[in-house]
This record gives sequence, C-alpha cells and structure tokens, in this order.
Amino acid sequence: MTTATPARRRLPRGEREEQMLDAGERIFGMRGFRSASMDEIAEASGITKALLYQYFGSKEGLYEACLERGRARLFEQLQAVADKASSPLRRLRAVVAAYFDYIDEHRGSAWLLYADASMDAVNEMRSRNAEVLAALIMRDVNGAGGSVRAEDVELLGHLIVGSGEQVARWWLEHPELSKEDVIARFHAATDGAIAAVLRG
Amino acid sequence: MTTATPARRRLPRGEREEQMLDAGERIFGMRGFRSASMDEIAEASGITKALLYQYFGSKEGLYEACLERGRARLFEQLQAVADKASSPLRRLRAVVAAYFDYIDEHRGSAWLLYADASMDAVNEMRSRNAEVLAALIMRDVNGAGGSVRAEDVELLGHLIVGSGEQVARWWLEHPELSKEDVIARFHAATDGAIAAVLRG
Amino acid sequence: MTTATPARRRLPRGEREEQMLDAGERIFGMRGFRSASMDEIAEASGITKALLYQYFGSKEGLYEACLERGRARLFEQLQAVADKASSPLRRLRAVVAAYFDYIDEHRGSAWLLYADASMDAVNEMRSRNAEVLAALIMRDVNGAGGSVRAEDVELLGHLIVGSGEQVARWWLEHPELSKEDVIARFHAATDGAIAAVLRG
Amino acid sequence: MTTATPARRRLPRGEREEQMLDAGERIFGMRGFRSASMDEIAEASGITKALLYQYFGSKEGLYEACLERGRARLFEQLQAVADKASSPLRRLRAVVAAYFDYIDEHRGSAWLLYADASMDAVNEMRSRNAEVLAALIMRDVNGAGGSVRAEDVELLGHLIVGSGEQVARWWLEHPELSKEDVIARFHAATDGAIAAVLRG
DNA sequence: AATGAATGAGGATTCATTCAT
DNA sequence: TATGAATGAATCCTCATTCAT
Repeated sequence: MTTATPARRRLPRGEREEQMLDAGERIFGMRGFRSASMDEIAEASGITKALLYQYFGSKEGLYEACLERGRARLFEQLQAVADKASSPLRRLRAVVAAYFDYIDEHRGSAWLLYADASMDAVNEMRSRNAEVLAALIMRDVNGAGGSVRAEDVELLGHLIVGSGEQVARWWLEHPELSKEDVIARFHAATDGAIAAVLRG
Repeated sequence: MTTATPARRRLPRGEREEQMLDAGERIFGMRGFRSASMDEIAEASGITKALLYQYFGSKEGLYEACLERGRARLFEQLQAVADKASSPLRRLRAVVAAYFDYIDEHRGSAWLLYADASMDAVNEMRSRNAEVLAALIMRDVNGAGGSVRAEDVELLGHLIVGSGEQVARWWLEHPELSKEDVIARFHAATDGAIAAVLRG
Repeated sequence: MTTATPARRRLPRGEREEQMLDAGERIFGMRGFRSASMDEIAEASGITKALLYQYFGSKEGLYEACLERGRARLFEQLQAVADKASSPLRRLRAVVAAYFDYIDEHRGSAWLLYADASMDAVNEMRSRNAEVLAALIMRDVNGAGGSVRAEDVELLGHLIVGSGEQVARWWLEHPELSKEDVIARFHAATDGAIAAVLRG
Repeated sequence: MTTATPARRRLPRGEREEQMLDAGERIFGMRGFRSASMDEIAEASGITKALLYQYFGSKEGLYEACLERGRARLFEQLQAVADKASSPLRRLRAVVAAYFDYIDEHRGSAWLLYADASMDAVNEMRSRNAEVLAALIMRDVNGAGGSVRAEDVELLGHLIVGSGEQVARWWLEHPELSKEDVIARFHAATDGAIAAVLRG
C-alpha cells in the first residue's frame, strides 16, 4: 500500500536524463526555446517539473544540454568518418557527405543544428563548428605542403557552416531533391570556394 | 507652457508608424522576438501599447512589419547597385559588396538579416532572398549564353544567403578584419562556388 | 475633392439610429452584452465608435435602447391582438399565440426577450412583461364578475413569463415541433394553471 | 511567530478546491460571469490566480464547476425528498416544496439557478433540470396507469423550470410574501397545468 | 529520487471612452 | 454630423521557479 505509485519511480540517473533530453529535444524542436514550456517538457518526460529542475537547474541548462548532446552525436559521426578517410583530400568530402546523411537521418531533430539564431548557445555552437571545419581544411592544406592565412581558413569554416545550414534547410523543404545530387553540388561549391580563396 | 505637452499627440498615421517600427527594430534586435515585450516597444515609441495594436494587430504583425521594412531597405540598395552594374559579370560582385556595406552601416539593425531562426517570417525572408540571388545568377549565365539547371542555381542562391549570413555574423564579432578583405574573400569564394557548380 | 468621402455621410438622425440599433441587436444577440464590443457594433453599423457614443452615451445606453425597441415591437403586436379579441376570455389565448408567432418570426433576435439574466435591464423588462400579463388576467377575471387577490394574479404573470421564456427557448432548439402543437399545449397549461390558482 | 504565516499554505487539493468554489460562487453571484475577475476570486480564496488556473484551467472551467456543485447540492436535496415521498402523487409536490426551501436557504447563491442566460453552461443546466422534472412526471403518470406523449411531458418539464425560475426571482424581490403561500400557489398552478396538458 | 502545492511576475490583448479636427 | 488618433485600465492566462514532504 505504501509504494504503490505508478511504476515510473526510481530510475537510475542516466536513464532519467536521457528521457528528459529526448523530451526536451522534441519539444524545443517543435516550439523553439521561448515558446517551449517546462510544463510540457516535464509531461512529455513523464515526470514532474521539479525533477527537471533538480537535474538541469534551469530551462537554459536543459536547452544547452539538449544542444550539446545533439552536437556530440553529429560530431562523433563526422569524426569517425574523418578518421577513416584514406587521403587528406577526401576528408572534407567525407565529412560533408556525413553531415547531409545526419540531416537526412535526423530530420526530426535537425533543428539542433540551426535553432533559435537569437540564442547565444546556438551562435557559440556555430562558431565551434566553424572552427572544427577550419582545422580540417588547415590540416589538409598543410598536409599537402601548402600554407595559408589563418583568417582565410576561418572564413571558409564559417562560410561552410552557414551555407551548409541554409542549404540543408532548403533541402529539408524540398524532399524531392536527391541527397546525392545535393551533396555533389555542395561538394563542388565547397571545393570551388576553398580553392578560390586559398589561391588568394 | 500650455501646448508644451510632450508634443507626442496627434501625429499622422505614417509618421507614427515610422516611430513604432524604429522602436520595434531596436527592441526586437536587442531581445529577440519572444523576449521583447510590447510594453517596452510602446514606451520606446512614446505611445501606448493600445496604439501599437491598433496599427499592427499583434506582436507578430509588428515583427513582420519591421522585418519587411528592413528587407526592403536593403534590397532597394542592392537593386540600385545591380541596375548600375556595367556588365552582367560584375552584377553579383557589386551586390555582394553592397550587402556587406549595408551590414557595416546598419550594425545595429543587422539582426533583421538573420533573426530568430524559429520564426516562419524569417525563413520566408531567407527564401525570398535566395530566390532573388538565384535570379541574378541565372540572368548572368543566360546573358553569357550558357544554360543551367534551375535547381543548381537555386541551391547557389541558398548557399550564398547562408554563407553571407554566417560570414557577416562572424565578421561583426571580429571588427578588426577589414571589410575589403572579407569582401574580397567572399567574392573569391562565391565565384569559385558558382563556377564549380555550373561547370558540373 | 473636398467631400469625396465614401458616401455614408450625413444621414438624418433617425435613420442613423436605426442602423445602429440594427447592428446592436445583431451583435448583442450573437455575443451577449459583455462580450459584444463597441468596435464590432460600430463596424457593423458602418460608422465609427465615436458616433455611437454621441448617440447613445454608453454601451449600456445602447443595449437598453436595443432592448426597448425590441420590446416595443413585440408589445405593439400583442396589444393589437389583445384589442381585437372579441371576448375577454379569448384575449389571453390570442396574446399567447401572438407571442409564439413573434418568436417564430424573429428567431434571430428572440434573445431580446430573455437575454443576459444578470443584467438589471433584462430583469426589469421581465417584470414589466409580467405586470402586463397580470393586468390582462385581472381584466378578464373582473370582466367575468369574479374577484381575486392581486398577488395571485401577479404570481401568474411571472409564472407565464418564465414558462413562456423557457418553453420558447426549448422550442427554438427543437424546430421539428409544430408551432400549433406547442401553442395548444401552452394554452392548456396556462388555462389550467390560471384556473387552479384562482380557484384558491 | 515563525510558523504564524497565514497558515494558508499546503492544503490538500480537496480542501483548496472547496475554498475556491466558495469564493467563485460568491463573486460570480455578485458580478456575473464576465464582470467577475479571476483576480478578485483568487484574493477571496486566499490564494493566487495561478493556482486557480492550475485547478480549473480557465475562467469558464471555474464557472462551470461552481454551477455544477450548486446544481448537485440542490438535486441531492430534491432527490432525497422525491425518494421519501410516500405516494407517486406527492412526489412532485414534495420536490417543488424542496426547491423553494432551497432558494430560501441559499438566497445568497441562488444565482446558480438562473445565472447568465447567455452562457451555454447555464442553458444546458436548465435543460438537464427540465429533463429530470419530465422524468418525474412521466413516472407518476405511468405509475398511475396512464400514458402520454413524450414531448408533452418534456414541454411540461421546461415549463416548470422556467416558471419556477421566474417565480423564484420574483419572490426573492418580495420577501414579504410567505413561502407557504407562494408554494401553495405554485403547486396549484403546476397541478393545473400538468392536468390540463395531459388531458389533451 | 520524486512529487504536488504554491507563487510572483509578467505578457499579450481588449475595450470603453475621449478629444481635436 | 462624423472621424481618426490616442489612451488607461483591466483581464485572462502562462511560466519559470521554489519548497515541504
């Protein structure tokens, strides 16, 4: 008679966290940061708001945790692909392809990659992503014996992040376009842009 | 002293509207859509909330009006520049340069170009911009006697919109970079990307 | 160029008033007193709110004017019928029949007869109606040489008003019931009730 | 002095609900649905508006809950009386008497019986009440071996509801009239009406 | 670990009403 | 007679957050 409550009680921390992050991802994705309510997220997680606060401290905290988990998920994939690349030249291409694969597979939570532009957390993520790409390019160039100005590469990083985001957004709204085609065009564009900028 | 009352009474509709849009642009820019409050905007406009609603119907309505006025302002400039271009080949370059000029001159209201990603109005604006750019490219190509697939050009439109947005965002946070340098790199990148995509 | 405004300008007072009352009747009927807005009524009248205030002073004023016009319309009909009745005994029957006729013909504005119970104006109207009915009964009884207690007759007035209202409301929602049947039953009930009460 | 804080904290749901309904009944009764404000009701309940919404969802929700509790209270009494009636013939009389007793005892919250006519909830309540009365009459008639048309009985239900409401309203404004007298007249009227209608 | 009760602050929106023209 | 600009005061409702248990 004492512990006869629902059954969803007493989960280990890790599992509960995943539940909450799943719910957060879904609701934030549907509504955006400000429009999403902790109430709705709590309900979707099957727990009470109070627990949400115990785990993540604040709405912002939860949002960042969702964002970070999403980003980690993507970058693990990208990293794996990059590491497997046989030649430095193919690395970027592989990464770009993997990026679109990810978008394709996670259409529902793609928002994680380019959510509320007004939130600092998102812009920070964009910058980190740009830096990762810049490093990749840099490595390739250096590997090829060349040398470039750091800011050129940085600009390219941001350029690719921005264009990838918008092209992906466009593609998501045009599901009739084949992924291969989009990727091929994007490869070409990226290669062209990089070559042109590095050339000087 | 009798008629010295703030003088804010009885303005013709057009003028009042302008005041409100100015305030809206400022406040929405500082806080983002959801965080901005109609109260604050009204105060900044020097009138009451009620009038704001009489003129724009809703917060969304006001936001869209701000967005649209900003967009119009930019595109008038771009259009003027494009029309003046001596050769089709220089048109896009001129437009890109004008874009960065605009960003530079309107640092305060640059948010209009890449505001709350979650708002439909913003994504629609992005698409319209992409289409304008695509049309520009298309005209150049056709003018040069070439021929291309519509979706290639469309992809390029989105690619440029996305990269321009992110590169501008990055540049705004790095004021030490000279505008000319950024523009030159962006030109190179854009040219490279376009050439590469159209080639293949 | 000077007086080129729409055309709806400068109507004689009477006509304008009718327009406004028509609109008021319609909107108050649809929304109820508090939910109806002067804005909507003004728009429906084809004029500005300010004019509404010039004519009726306040929302309450307008409401009462609508109510009163509606009541007058009904009672004119009832009076005419009552006056034509050949014998005192038939007077009430004729009035009841005329009441249901009115309801039938004015289904759209029947609310005027039993609107917002919470408004004083409505309860006052009910009482006036009850008194009119009581007087009618009294006249019949006296005409027939009988004599009764005033409060008995008054109670009967209210009883008939209340039952007429609710039966009419019910009938409006059951249009499949023939008016003749409803009237016949109501006659019977009324006669039965009156006879029983007067008997003692 | 430490725990002396209003003591209003941490009540079990049931108790709090009761408090809120009491306050709602009082305020809605004084002001009518639209004029009553949730703020005032919250204050009268000794809690915050937010809790009111947590418990009842909306102003309408609270209103309906008040209405329903009032109706339940009355009908429990009526039911008890009806069940105790020794003969079917006395049932209706007992119920009518109990109705006026209730009005008398709850003068303060009598509005529950004839509140804002414009609200759907109120008209629904009226219909339910009419049906209960119709069932009562039907049972008596059948019990007596008679047989009648369903719609005649239904009409009688509505007729009694409407007349009871208006007569009660009238009586509340004439406290000098003895309850017994009013009831006696109402009995007579009701009996007369029923007999007349059923007769044909 | 988890809950249910409770709040304070604010936010969008609506409205009756006035006044200068 | 008729308008359009303008307001002040409410009103409903939502939310992030806390706390006792």
